Amino acid sequence: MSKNTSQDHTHHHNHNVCIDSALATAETLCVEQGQRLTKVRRRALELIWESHRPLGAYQLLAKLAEEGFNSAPPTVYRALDFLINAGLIHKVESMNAYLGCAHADKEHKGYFLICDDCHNVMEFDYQDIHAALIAKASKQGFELRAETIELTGLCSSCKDGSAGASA
Amino acid sequence: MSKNTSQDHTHHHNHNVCIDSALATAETLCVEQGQRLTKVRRRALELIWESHRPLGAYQLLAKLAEEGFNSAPPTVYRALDFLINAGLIHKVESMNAYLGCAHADKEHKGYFLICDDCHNVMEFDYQDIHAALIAKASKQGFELRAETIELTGLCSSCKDGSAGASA
DNA sequence: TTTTAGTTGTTATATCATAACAAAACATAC
DNA sequence: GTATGTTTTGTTATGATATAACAACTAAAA
Repeated sequence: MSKNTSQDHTHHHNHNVCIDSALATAETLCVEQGQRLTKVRRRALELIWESHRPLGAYQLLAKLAEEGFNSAPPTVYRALDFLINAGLIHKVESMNAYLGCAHADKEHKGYFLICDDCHNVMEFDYQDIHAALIAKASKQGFELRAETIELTGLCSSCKDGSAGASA
Repeated sequence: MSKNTSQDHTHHHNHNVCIDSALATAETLCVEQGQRLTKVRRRALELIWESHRPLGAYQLLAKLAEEGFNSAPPTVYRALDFLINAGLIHKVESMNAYLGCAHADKEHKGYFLICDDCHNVMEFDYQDIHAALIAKASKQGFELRAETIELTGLCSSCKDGSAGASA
């Protein structure tokens, strides 16, 4: 279908490409780092990648349970912890939900644009802003370690009227 | 004691000034807007302002309960909702906790520096970053409405060794 | 004083997350 | 291949955060 760059998370794209590439990256990274991408972890990652909308821990748990996985909370939180530590997903703090990371292979922070209408979330590139934040922090003598940058509003698709809920 | 500008949230300042000025601003704003700063709401605001560390809803609830206020969760969440809507406090999403706003009288977003060590949080000024974010968002056709900007790390006091927990 | 809107009380429950310990699976060395 | 240690998963329980729904009360307006 349409182009599918890392910035193209619109309503109209071949989402299988996102999933496949995320899974391929995950495999590679885990092998490189001697980490085990077990069944639950792998399936959790796939389920999170089923859309560009963040998935809640208990939504994920329900999906895993349907498929016969153990359905107690620790199962899903362990999988989430693993995936976050491996850099394969991000937690969206303002939603208490989890999102596949499209740049797992690059060291980066998650900066997000969150649509209030369709709830799709896309990561955006941020080097200049990141630099400005570091400068601002250090001007106050503050040593920056982590950043939570989550912007909400209306994505272009939703602004144009097509209230949506696609991948 | 020391100076007390809006940027001076170090360990050494006369915190009563912060509280008094926050309360005075709150009174004024509520009157202007025809809002009622009732007893619980007022006391909740004072308790949140007891430090520059964000306060959890249930911590606040406990303090209110000690003082004879009703001790069911809706009490505190209602007060928090009111204070947030009035612009008198912010929610720190990454901590699920609530912080007094030192600029309630100015239309603004909350951009925070959160110390991992002493847990003090200070708001910082952001006009240039805000502008950059708007530009970045609109380049993607995204219409920005709200921003969650929460930076964690080490504040200057804690970096200098004096692990701390003052107001 | 009646009405109305806003606020608070109360009970119940939804939602998000972790502690603690037992059992199983896996990797490695022998 | 079996003993050993490590990692992962199962299980039970509980902690932490937040809201729904409806009743009672209170202040302000008509």
